Amino acid sequence: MQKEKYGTILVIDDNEAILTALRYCLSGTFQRVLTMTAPDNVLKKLSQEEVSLVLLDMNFSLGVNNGQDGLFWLRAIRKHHPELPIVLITAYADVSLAVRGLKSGASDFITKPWDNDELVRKLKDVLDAQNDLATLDEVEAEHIQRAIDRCHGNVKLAAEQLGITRQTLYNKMKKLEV
Amino acid sequence: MQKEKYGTILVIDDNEAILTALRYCLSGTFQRVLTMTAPDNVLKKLSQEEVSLVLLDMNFSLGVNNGQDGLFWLRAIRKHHPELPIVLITAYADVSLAVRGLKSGASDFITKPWDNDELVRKLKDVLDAQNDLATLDEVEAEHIQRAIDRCHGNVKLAAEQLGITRQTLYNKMKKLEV
DNA sequence: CAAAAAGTGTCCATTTTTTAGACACTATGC
DNA sequence: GCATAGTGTCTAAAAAATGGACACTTTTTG
Repeated sequence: MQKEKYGTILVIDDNEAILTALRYCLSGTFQRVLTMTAPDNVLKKLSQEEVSLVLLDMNFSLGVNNGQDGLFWLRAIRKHHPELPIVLITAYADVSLAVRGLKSGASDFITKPWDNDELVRKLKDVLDAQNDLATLDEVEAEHIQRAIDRCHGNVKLAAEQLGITRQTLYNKMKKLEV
Repeated sequence: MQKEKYGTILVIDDNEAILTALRYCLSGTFQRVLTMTAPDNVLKKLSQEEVSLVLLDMNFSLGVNNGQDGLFWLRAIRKHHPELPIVLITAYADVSLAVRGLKSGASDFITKPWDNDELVRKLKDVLDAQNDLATLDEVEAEHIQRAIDRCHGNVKLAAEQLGITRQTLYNKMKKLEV
């Protein structure tokens, strides 16, 4: 099952001119480019359409440009679609906003004006990066490693925090080669 | 086991004046404030000392201020101490650098000049945030959610990718209320 | 310092979960 | 319309997790 093009992208920006520019710029890379001028109905849209990536502008409330709206919708989308990658885009190169966006689960943070080639490359990177899903055992092993690391090797404490018995943790450590 | 102060912080910055300022600013919050003027021996240092947080400057190569050095050391430290939180600090409010830093696992990104109170608050947040560790069931549930989401509800495929049988996935979904 | 407390590593028997395989049924595609 | 793929549910057998126990070592602390 080879992929030729990068599925459907949903672009949300309140500026029609920007949407037009992005539609043009992205149509070469994505099978479909959906656009919305307001994020209000994005959850409905996402339940109807099969979207593989969202490009979300950060500023919608007129005159309020601190990105609160964008952060709100980012979190709302992620809550219902934790696997859907979301790339943020904003006119204001605000480090603090970028940090909060990424901490809230955004895949990347782009500033306007953007370079078309770079934008496409970054979007491709995001989709390429999310390709393989870890096995349950791998996630388990990783988390166990974390727990033991954090408990400075105290197996009993680690087991408690993991919500399993000490013996089970021994078993898993052996089986998962942690 | 109550914590009164926030353990040991290791500050790495090539500017002695900044180290002095930070030592003063952080000594009220941390039990110990260790400092280094170059990151070259940081891994040795970390194997000798029990550090709970690293504050890492991004620019060390004279005249080269793109943060490559900082990113390199960030990744080097995280590779050997995946549980150790690292906060980046830089004189250049560079969004792209912040994005790469966070993607490489930094806990936060601070720009100079900093506000002492805000710095301390952010460092505390980082340490507070990493306090409670998710149980194995929680991580499992989260990852299962991810898998099913990514497989667009195809249970059989999700189970395969998770490395478990379809029936087990049904069991877990019921038990974990996914 | 020595007693108390906490942690280790390894048993056990019992309960729970996972497994492979099967089943009738329902979408989906060619 | 026939084939393929997925669903939801069921077995019996295999595997893993559980609470409890044990002798022993390390850490804390009065």
